[in-house]
Amino acid sequence: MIAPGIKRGTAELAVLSVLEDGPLHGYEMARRIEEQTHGSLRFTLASLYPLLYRLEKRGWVRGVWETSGTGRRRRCYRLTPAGKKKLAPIRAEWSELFRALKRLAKVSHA
Amino acid sequence: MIAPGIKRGTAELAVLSVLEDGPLHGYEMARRIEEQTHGSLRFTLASLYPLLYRLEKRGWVRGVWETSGTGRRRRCYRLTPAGKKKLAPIRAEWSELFRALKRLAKVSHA
DNA sequence: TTTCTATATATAGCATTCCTATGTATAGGA
DNA sequence: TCCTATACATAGGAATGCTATATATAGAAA
Repeated sequence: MIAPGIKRGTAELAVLSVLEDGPLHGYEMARRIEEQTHGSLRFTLASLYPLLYRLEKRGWVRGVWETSGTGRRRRCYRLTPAGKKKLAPIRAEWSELFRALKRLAKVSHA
Repeated sequence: MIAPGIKRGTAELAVLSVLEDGPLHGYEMARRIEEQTHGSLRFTLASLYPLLYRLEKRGWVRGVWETSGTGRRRRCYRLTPAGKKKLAPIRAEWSELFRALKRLAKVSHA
């Protein structure tokens, strides 16, 4: 697990990225982020829900209430066109950070 | 310039890294971080001074007051042996973050 | 000589992001 | 019936970096 101080700011990118492959609800997002990073990146639901509300307020994601066949109520989020457009510049900024830290601090990427 | 939300947590690594090449005072650290990242990473002195106090309290750096020939007083910081030992694991954690975001969010490192 | 810029450190107060702790509620298996 | 997994929600706090402000000296320009 990566320490909280270091992973700060990654949650937004992580959420937008997992939503790129299709709509998801919060609980499942957390599961996929952990799975796809082999446990390196892990977020509590208490972090993700407020983040999703912020992203929805900005118009980058949209959530709709769903009632599954079993009767369980959950909120399904999907990327909006505006959110899709934001992903490229956000990735570019992270790339720039990686390059900067490679030069400055000799952090390897391998 | 990388947005504040994304660069969070990088200041500690940046400071320890520039100090690896020799003792420096705060003002000069800020200048070198900006220079060596070609302006991608830039910190205000109001961020760096409290960070240096924290690092000193942890025993990772040690600062001594200097009075230059011209009479200017400034605090010169150097890495302690403990600080030197911390650099490798911190770099490893950043590397792990890079790998995780490459897999999860397709952030390139080139 | 005065004024402006660069150098240099310090702190108050704030925003953002993520945390732990807690609460609610349903589904399914032991 | 109880435990675990699923699913959402919020209160309260820690950490990090920001703007704004304050102090003070050196050197160049006017």
